Amino acid sequence: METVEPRHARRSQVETLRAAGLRITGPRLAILRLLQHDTNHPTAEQVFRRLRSRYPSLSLATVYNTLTAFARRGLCRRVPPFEGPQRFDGMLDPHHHALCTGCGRLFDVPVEVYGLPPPPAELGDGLSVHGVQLTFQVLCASCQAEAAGGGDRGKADHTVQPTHEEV
Amino acid sequence: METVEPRHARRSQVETLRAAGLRITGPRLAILRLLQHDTNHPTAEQVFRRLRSRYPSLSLATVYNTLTAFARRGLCRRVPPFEGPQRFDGMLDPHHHALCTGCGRLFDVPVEVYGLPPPPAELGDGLSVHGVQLTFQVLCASCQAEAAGGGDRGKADHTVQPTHEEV
DNA sequence: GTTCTTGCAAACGCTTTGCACCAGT
DNA sequence: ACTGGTGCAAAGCGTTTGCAAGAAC
Repeated sequence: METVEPRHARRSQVETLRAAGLRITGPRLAILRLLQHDTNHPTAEQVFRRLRSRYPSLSLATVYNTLTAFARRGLCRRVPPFEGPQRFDGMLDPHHHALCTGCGRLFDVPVEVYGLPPPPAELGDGLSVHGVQLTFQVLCASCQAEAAGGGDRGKADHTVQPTHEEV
Repeated sequence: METVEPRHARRSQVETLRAAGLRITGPRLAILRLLQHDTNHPTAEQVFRRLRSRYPSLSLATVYNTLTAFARRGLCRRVPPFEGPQRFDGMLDPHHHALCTGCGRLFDVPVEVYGLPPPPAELGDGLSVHGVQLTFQVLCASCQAEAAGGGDRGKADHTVQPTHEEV
């Protein structure tokens, strides 16, 4: 999918980097652009692979360094993995995640689909809240079909007890 | 803290293992017991270290294998880490987690403190929900004190955008 | 007796780091 | 000119795996 990017988009990326106090370099622009367009929550390796063709000199270490720098300054989020490598999310608007326990694919869930009550500022014992992460464990359509047809390969952990309760 | 364990507890552990289709062995009983008593969400390494004194022949690989077997059969939960090693939770009743982004400590949050509306069975695109994980990002009392006094060491990622929205 | 588990060591995957060179400011 | 980023290779950490000996069934 060859996305032609409007000029204003690139301009805003430059400004984003500058505002974060980061120098404007090829790798950073490329990675930032990819993160903003890729809704698949890529791993560092996937970012690397997808940029290597256009950017042959790019190194994996630079991808890691850059993603770490971005996460530290709020240009992207780390998505805590239930297993396997860390994944990165360039979508900064509030949203939840849905992880397919069959194939490992990670989906975005808009807050319109499931609204959370505002979290308390304090949880007791002096725990002050500054963020919330909600992840659904799901089975995606294709994995449901596979489970119904082929049968279980027994890879995944036992279905977790939901964290919720009908209160 | 030398917990003397009532006989019925050990008996129920044996039954738990048997019901899960696992053989009753020393390492498994010890690890299961530790998980049920430790509310600190230990890593595999911590489990290993805490059992090694009483169980000198225990190996780290066995701890990993056992924890994996437990998680697969629902005897414990894996807690997805925002960074660092995987952590394990023997508390199976529904509850949330609160991760201190300063020191990495992980706290349990009872559902009485923050109730979640029941999750939809379907999220759209054929995603069928079978679990939910909610994690608060918090600053614990001691890390708040440290931040107020000492100042930021700049270790952690930028405070994440909360996933919620006042809906 | 058969099957599963253990413990050791080695391999593995993911991520970070040290360092010399180069580019952005 | 100075500071910080890049790319490479190597090290690091956390976890899994192959295998022989032993324990549970």
